[in-house]
Amino acid sequence: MTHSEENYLRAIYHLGRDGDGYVSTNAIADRLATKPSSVTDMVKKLAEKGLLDYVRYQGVSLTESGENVALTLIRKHRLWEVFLVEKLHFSWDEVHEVAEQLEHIKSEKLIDKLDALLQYPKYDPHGDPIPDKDGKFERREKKLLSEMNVGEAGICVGVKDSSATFLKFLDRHQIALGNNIKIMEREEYDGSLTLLIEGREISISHQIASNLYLNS
Amino acid sequence: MTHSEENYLRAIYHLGRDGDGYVSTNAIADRLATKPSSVTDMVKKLAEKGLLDYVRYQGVSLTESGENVALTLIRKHRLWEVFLVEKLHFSWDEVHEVAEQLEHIKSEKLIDKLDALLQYPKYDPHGDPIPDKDGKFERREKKLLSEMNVGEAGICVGVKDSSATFLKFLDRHQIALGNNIKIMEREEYDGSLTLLIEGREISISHQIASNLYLNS
DNA sequence: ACATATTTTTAGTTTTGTCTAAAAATTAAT
DNA sequence: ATTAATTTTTAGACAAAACTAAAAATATGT
Ligand SMILES: [Mn+2]
Ligand SMILES: [Mn+2]
Ligand SMILES: [Mn+2]
Ligand SMILES: [Mn+2]
Repeated sequence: MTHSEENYLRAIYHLGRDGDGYVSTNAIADRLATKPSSVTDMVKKLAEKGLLDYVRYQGVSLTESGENVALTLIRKHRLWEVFLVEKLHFSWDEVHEVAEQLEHIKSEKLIDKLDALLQYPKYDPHGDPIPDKDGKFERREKKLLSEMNVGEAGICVGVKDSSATFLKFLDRHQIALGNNIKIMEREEYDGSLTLLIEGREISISHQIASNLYLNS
Repeated sequence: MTHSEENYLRAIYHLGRDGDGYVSTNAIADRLATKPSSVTDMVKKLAEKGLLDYVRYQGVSLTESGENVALTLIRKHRLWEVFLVEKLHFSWDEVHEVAEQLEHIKSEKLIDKLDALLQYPKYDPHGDPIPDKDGKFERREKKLLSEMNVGEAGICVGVKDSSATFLKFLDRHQIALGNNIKIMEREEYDGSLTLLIEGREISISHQIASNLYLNS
């Protein structure tokens, strides 16, 4: 399994999550910043290896073994992100890039030991669940802040957009996972919200609210 | 800098250490388990990039910038080996293989933080020195056990052969870095030695003795 | 339904790193 | 000093992963 093959499988897994299962060539190309023609080539190879089902002009969907590879990669990625934050004191906006490299290291023992060192974390620094050795993970109940009503409250458990820009914005405004958030007001004109976060009152745009998850 | 380029530079650095500086095509090919023709190609490319000097039919030697790349790679390799042993409780015979992968991760911050987490170690699990950020490292005085005289003693500070087979042999015979070793007898017939290691008396072959370093 | 637009695939290159087989240079032996 | 052996380089090929440009299939709009 090459780095590139692994990256394709991970991309397809993520794209399949919020679609009907079949993923298009163009969607994969966009996600991986490559050309559709390159995707066609790679997808043929992965189908050949039994990692995905491919129907010409239609799209691909992971087989069970393809999904296993993807989940293992995601497990490694997220464990490394936890390591970088917890043990090396990286900030949550810096870890993704490095984890993209570390996730490809091949050593089952390494991951098991890392998991133990970190005391078997269930979530990564962005609130995303970490699959266990069998690819199983908690599918935590959560909803977008933008879809909640005035008066409701909850704990911030994840971000939808985990780009460095957005994460740094949250840092600047002292919004972090684990914070208690209550919706005080909704401005009908632009959908912006006034929140009470850990005692502080703060106003955020609809854009921000639609990228924050609270538990439910 | 690709993984492959880095591996060539590291190999050339190590081969240059115990030679006169110029390293032959065949020696590199042996070390990297490739063919001489492949080495010629790669060596031309590295010369092009100013990382080594190459004279046809003669050999190569690293330039200063090539040596810097090699030393950075060695620094990363050895720091990861310390991490694997100290933090993840790998045994010293298991770390090399994984470190060969980890050494290629590109992130200066990662290495600095790792260095700090490990409290700036000066030696790796096999007793080899770890270069600092500027490529400087302590060149510790040491000598092969096989070249010492009866009656002399010292502390075991390194191994010459760091193959898993040899390291496991040392484990089985409870010989470890830091042990106090005194030479009690030398058998003239085969050069084997009787040692006093941390109170225990043990006999080892010449082969073993010529792969153990004591301080001096 | 038919023309147009979009998506996807094919065909043909490129780059990187490897290989084999053969030629050239260097080194060793008689 | 030739000849023979070894080392090193060249020439040509291949697999992986990407690209561009053009063709084919599918989807859309009137
Ligand atoms: Mn990530
Ligand atoms: Mn994450
Ligand atoms: Mn090593
Ligand atoms: Mn080592």
